[in-house]
Amino acid sequence: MNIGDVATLSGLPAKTIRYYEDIGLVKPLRSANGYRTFRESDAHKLAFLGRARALGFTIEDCRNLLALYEDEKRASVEVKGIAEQHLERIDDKIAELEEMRATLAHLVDACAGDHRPDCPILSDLATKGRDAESLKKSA
Amino acid sequence: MNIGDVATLSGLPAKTIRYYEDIGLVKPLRSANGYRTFRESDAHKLAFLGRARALGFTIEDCRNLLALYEDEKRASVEVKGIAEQHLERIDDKIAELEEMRATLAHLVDACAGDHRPDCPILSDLATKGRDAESLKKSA
DNA sequence: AGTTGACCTTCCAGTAGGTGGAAGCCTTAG
DNA sequence: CTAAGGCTTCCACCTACTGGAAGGTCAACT
Repeated sequence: MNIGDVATLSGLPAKTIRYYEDIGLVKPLRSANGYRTFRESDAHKLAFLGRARALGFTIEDCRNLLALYEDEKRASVEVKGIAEQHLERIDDKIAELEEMRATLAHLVDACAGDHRPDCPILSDLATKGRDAESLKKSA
Repeated sequence: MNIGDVATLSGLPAKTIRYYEDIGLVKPLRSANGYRTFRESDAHKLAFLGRARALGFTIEDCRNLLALYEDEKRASVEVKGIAEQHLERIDDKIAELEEMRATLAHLVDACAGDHRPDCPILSDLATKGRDAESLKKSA
């Protein structure tokens, strides 16, 4: 298979596949004309990578998951460990975004959104805890 | 004020402040010894930037917000527009993460996490919709 | 005066995970 | 024989910083 074929099969752009070769995630063969030649197993790996990436695993996670995948004697606890760590990262990220969302939604709601210059969003960005002085005033 | 002072005041690392000067967000003066000299207004801007960044606004958003902030004749609808777009981005991101989270939590839950090699997480990554063939089989 | 230590400067490189584009082969159909 | 499309490499760019090296400056202490 050429790169275009695995790209179609795996759903990954050819550019990304070349990049994955660069960083050692896949090791396709080369045919006489210099083209990359992908085996079934390469296509399989790339699909695996695509799905792991879609779940938000980092490239390093993917490298480890792939190694475990290929290791017949792996212990599932290792896989689970990686997944649990990632789950935690996701939860942290969600929490962070929820907090931003709450603040922002509140500000958007407070803003008239008309032709006038008065804007609670800008006021908030400008003055919130500007210094000890303004803190004292608002307290 | 030297860079260390505004760093303390704004809560931004000195490195970041230099970077912000590089990309034209602040324009501190220079004293005879080559040190950056920050006015009150610069410190103020940096604090503004710090808060906007903490809400997840991109640098480009920040640039625009800062411009609106300094424009006495702005219309609040412009600010609100930027904020609303950002809110939408945040919501999209949260939705994406929630979806990952759901899938991942499900997989983690299904994985024994012991010394044995059997692992639903790897199975899922390896086989989900591998190709038209396997899709047909599982359907 | 000398020295120490905390600041400050610039510049270069690297992070994650690709993406875009240029310049140039290879292959195949018409 | 030529044109289209696929493939190759290489280099640059993206976001938003961060780390580190090499070196100038300043205030305090000896």
